[in-house]
Amino acid sequence: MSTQKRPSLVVQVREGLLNDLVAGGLEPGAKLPNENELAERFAVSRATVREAVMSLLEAGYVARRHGSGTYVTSVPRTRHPLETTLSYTAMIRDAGLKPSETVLGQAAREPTEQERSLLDLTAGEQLVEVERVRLASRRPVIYSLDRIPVGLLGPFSDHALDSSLYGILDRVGHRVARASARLTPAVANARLARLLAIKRGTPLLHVDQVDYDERGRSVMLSREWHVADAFELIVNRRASSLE
Amino acid sequence: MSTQKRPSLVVQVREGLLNDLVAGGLEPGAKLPNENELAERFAVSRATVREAVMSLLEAGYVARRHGSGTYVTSVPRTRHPLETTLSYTAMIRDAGLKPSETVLGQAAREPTEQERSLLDLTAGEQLVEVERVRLASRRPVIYSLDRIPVGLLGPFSDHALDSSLYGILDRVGHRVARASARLTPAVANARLARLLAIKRGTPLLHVDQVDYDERGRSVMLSREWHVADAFELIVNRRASSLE
DNA sequence: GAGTGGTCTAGACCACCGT
DNA sequence: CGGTGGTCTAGACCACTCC
Repeated sequence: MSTQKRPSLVVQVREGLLNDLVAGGLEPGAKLPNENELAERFAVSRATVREAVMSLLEAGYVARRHGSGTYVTSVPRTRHPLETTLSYTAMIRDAGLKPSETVLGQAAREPTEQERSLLDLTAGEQLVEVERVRLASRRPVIYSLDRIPVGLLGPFSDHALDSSLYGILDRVGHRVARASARLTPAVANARLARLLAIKRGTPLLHVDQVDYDERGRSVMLSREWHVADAFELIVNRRASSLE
Repeated sequence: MSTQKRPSLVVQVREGLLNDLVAGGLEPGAKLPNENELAERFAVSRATVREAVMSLLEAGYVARRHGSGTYVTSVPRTRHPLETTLSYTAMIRDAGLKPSETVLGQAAREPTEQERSLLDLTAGEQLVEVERVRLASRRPVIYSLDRIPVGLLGPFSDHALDSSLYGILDRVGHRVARASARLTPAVANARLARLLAIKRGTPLLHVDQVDYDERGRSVMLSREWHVADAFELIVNRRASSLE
């Protein structure tokens, strides 16, 4: 029995336009039909067309020129850029590799002062720390340390956290919706070198991250060390719209 | 004589709401008035309110809960995150430091095959390469190599490119609107160590970037090496909306 | 069931581009 | 000048949350 929800008109129009771009072979620089024509073609209002085009605009597929038209850009698309993708599984799969992971350890402990503050922990509340290595086609690519407040895990708090942490957080009503990541370079020390099967001194990308659920509440802290050449970390940047 | 354009109603509403959040002392978790009330208060339509709230949503200031309300999040804001900021000058200033730069060299040369392809260069077209060191309060923090097609520079093609390259591109009608950056870790070799006044082997963050103008045309290639602890590189990540 | 945000419409008028 | 995207409205109805 299918519980499919009808996709919104905006989504339908976007998919239709995307199909034109990809399958329809619209070359970079090509001009899209104007908004009224698109509205007519998809049998929706112009506002709906505009919202669909707006999402293509944000994703970099098209560029609008006031008074002139909407054009296909030549920007190469990244399927899973860092700013709109939380899942490394998706990124690894993108690179044509097979994602997997190994849990190295899991333990409850007292938070540090910083962790208590970042996770809004009440006095005495502990957190669960999970230590993992992510692999891409058997090759170690990320070493990570994740910390989640015990109180958030509910029935999972004494389970082995050996499946997707995002999946578990989702199931306990704290689906991760956004995250703030701080990027710094690092080099592998002896331990990281061993865990990631690389040489000591190999450059690594360190990601220090706070994850927030849909309510804007911090639910997980992560520290990750990425091997450089396994899969690409791409950030699509844009000029600020807020100033 | 002032040529100020009236900010759009959407911007006015957003500024008004932002003011409530910051000056008005709305605590994290606080509930905003509903959309009809806001529409009335700002004397605009609900659609306009929604668009204003949407931009706050994207910036992480508030979270919407269908059927419940719109709430202030506790997400700490980064003023200039990587994904919405192209200017390192702004980031350095954010960190309370004084940005400056030194041009080390500038020369026209033939592009490599890859550069020709990325910049859509016609046969025989040269590019100008600018080698710079950016400083934060006199301390070297970024070494960069930027390449721009000679043909784009127009009257500036034989000038010294010693001011903001983005500013120059803007003046010749190719304002940079977006960029795609690839992040990798690196370590300082002898040359980078000397230029950045650090030790050999110091971890660096390498950014390999293509800049696009508003028409979606690639206008500049950059390779940058960032010293880790000078200012923070923050990426605000979110769950993908496109799948 | 009352209240909230989510979707969508039809139409108006404005601002900018290009010929 | 005609054609395009940019802004904005007033209102309708739907979907979800929470009491």
